[in-house]
Amino acid sequence: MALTAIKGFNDILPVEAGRWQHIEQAARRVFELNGFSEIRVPIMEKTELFCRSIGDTTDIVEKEMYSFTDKGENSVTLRPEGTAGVMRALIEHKLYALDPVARLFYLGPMFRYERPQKGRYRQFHQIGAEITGVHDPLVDAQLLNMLVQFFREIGLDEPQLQVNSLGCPECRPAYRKVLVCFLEQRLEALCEDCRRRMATNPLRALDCKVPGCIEATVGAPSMLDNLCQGCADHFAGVRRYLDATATPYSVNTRMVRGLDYYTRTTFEMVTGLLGSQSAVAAGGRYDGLIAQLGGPAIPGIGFAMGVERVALLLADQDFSDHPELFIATMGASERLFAFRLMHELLQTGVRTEMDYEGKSLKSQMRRADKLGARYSVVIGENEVASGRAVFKRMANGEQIDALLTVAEIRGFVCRSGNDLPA
RNA sequence: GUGGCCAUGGUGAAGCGGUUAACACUUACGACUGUGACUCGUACAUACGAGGGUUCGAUCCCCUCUGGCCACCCCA
Repeated sequence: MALTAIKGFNDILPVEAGRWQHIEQAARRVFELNGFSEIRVPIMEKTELFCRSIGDTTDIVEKEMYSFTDKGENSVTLRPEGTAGVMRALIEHKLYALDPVARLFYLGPMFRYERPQKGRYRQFHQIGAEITGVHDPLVDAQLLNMLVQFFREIGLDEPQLQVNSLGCPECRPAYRKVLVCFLEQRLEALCEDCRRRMATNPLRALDCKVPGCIEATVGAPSMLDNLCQGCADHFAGVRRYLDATATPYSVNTRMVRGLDYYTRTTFEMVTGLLGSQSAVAAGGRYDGLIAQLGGPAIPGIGFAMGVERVALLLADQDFSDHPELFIATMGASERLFAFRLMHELLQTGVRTEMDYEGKSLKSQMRRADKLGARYSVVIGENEVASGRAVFKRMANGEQIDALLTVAEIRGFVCRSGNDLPA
């Protein structure tokens, strides 16, 4: 293979693209229904933006960023996630002044230098949504409901919603101390990674997959029991709103997020079908982020979902499109007639195909079948002369005698199930 | 960054020291000279990821490289 794509960078081939469009269209529909507007931000930002938002000591910043120095000696980075850029844009354009409640969604490629794996690639795609300016837990619940609605819309009920609260700068440090104290008493039982995590991010020990660690942390103190009054009330509010809409969810007190900016509510849509990449969508509140980036002290909450992962869950479904009509021709002399008919049908939105290369009738019919055309028609001398033809419904062989006019053809093509433009 | 597994045509794959490199799908054409699907026929890998080595001989054994997959770390 002489020239191939870069490791971890994938082509979305036509067979996949239909699936992707289905996902993107569903997201647009559901998000816009919920009052969100699209925002498009650059895929590259100053490196500093990500260091300051995601956190200097996170894995993403420490080892996964595509960073380089451009010709003007600036350190720039291909975005590893979407929230930072969107918040930068919000602040830069003072969108919060336009409307104190900003509801934004975005979609596009993200880049992380990791070893590729099932559902994980170096260039991957996220669809995300953010709400800024509202503290009330009502918006947490609306955002979650929107996410659940999205999955229902694309026909997936499998990913389950899990929620948790990570507390705030008030209560998290205290909880951290309590947890470290608990873990220190069981140091021997913990794996090497967890011992290392004690210093950096002890909460991760709760998320460890090593059996010994799972056992050792069974009775570990929970963040939820150590929330300050404000955070506890907020989390209770989120649950109350979710319950009010009968939204199915479970509380996972061991859920940990990888980005530093999360506060209070965090959540994931989890599936068991993608190996170790169980999170199909995830997010949380980031009440301190906007101020941290130099903006006003307004709160925010958002999520991102991995398009590749969603597409993987949909992999058994067919989203290909089929022509309504295939026009076969007997000989060269009928092709002009057929071409004009196809053109007229195309002008009115009827998906029509014909043979391009003067193949045999058998070949043309085979092609009509392969393309999944709903109807076929053979145009020969007689048809051209009489202006009538026998249309064949491919699914059952039914014959329909009809005039070779756009109006007549549209008459039965439209009646047979598809919605065509008027 | 670490570990395991794997690399044969457009695809899925058999072959495991000497073969015309099986079979299936796909594709093309035909059997039906104005009709697809089913069936049948014909065609389609100077070639087994790349480079070395062992051998009379290597797709099959060894080494290196490259690539892929999966898992860990971490994450959408």
